Amino acid sequence: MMKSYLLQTMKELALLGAIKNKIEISSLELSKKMKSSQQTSSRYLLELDKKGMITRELGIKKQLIQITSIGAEVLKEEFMQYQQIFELTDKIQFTGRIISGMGEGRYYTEQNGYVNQFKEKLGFVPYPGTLNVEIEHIERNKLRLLKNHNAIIIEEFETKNRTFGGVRSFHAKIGNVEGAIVLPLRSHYSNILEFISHHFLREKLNLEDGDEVKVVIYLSE
Amino acid sequence: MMKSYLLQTMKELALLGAIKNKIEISSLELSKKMKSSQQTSSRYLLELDKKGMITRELGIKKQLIQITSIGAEVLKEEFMQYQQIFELTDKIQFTGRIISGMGEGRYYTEQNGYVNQFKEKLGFVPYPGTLNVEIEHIERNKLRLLKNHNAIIIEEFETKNRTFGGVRSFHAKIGNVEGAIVLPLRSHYSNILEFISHHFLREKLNLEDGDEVKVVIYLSE
DNA sequence: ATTACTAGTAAGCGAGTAT
DNA sequence: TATACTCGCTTACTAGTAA
Repeated sequence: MMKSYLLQTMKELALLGAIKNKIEISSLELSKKMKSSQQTSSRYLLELDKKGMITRELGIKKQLIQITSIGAEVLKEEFMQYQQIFELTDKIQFTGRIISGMGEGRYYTEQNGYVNQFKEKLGFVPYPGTLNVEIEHIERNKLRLLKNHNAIIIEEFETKNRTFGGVRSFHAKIGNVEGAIVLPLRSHYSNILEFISHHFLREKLNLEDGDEVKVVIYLSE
Repeated sequence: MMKSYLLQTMKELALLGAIKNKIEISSLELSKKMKSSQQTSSRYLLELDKKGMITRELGIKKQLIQITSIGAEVLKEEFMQYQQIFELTDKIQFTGRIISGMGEGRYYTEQNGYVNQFKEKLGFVPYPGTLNVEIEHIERNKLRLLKNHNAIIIEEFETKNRTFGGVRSFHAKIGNVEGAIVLPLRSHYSNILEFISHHFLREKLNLEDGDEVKVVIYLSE
């Protein structure tokens, strides 16, 4: 993993155009940008060079520095994380593992009261059953983000026997398969995402219990 | 200035949604994200709290953390720098100081051969004279970025007395005043930007020699 | 001017552990 | 379970200076 001060150093170099061009910069000049000493900047550059993040041409006077494609990749990765924070707030990604439910998913997804609404509001008829994804504990925090967004509401309905509660729903994707996650209105936060799809996912994606999957949830319709 | 490891920590918190919500995270969980020890993460959180970057609610179990507006501002600033690197490559910003030229700017900007082209290609008739901005030495590196972009070419022309050389030109802005910078085709890199505008800038912006100005150069037309 | 080594000091780290 | 303290160890820092 990249040391944070080296990342900052590369960022400064990139701001001066070092991704596309060789830039001419002395360790003293860099140190002023970084608010450190000349020696420290010199050390940073040596470290970056050693890691293959930059190339250097040491002339008799100053050095010419350019960020390598490896270095640029690292910066790009960082940029994408900031985009995730400030721009791409229309989707949230979760990492989790497949687990078996208790079979009640199938019972619910076969109720006509739900099926008709899924078809109308989500655009597909679900394969019977839900695919349950247990998300990492720490990612439960991201679930809060879902609470603040307008979900696709599946209304409650009644049969002659009982009442089926309302469900909040979001379009979502596992692997490349489109579907939706369903969050029962009357329930507390859970660390399990219930995913429904027109397809039989365990077969289509060859999934078994314990497999790691990424779930992308779309917040805008 | 923000320590780089604290910035990284805030970024991780932000990725979990800590800008908009309180997130529930233990120092051990954070340490796994940061690839450090529980003790180090605990220390980071204490530092961030002390600096007013985050708020914490310590319950009997885990702590609830939210990034303050000050913290969010710091992250936003960082994001903008990455945008500068990867996205906003259609403009470049320079910082420099006003200096006096040798008066020859006036001579050139009054030549009809130039004036007509400025009017046609840049869209304004320049006030006689150029405003010279000496850029920080380190920023000369950014000038290289100009070289790779298509400039607005002001063609060379002849009068009965002499030949006037071609000029590369870019739309630009100082303060809020639109104008252009002109780069003589036959010259080496210089640390002086020559800015022309329809307005008399020294008066309009109340500029004197030595004043610091920001010049934004637009690379796309 | 530079870069970068050495050496002494300061800051950061994590194991152990108190609370 | 948590958080966060102490403390010994390691890493990072900068002044001085060689090349």
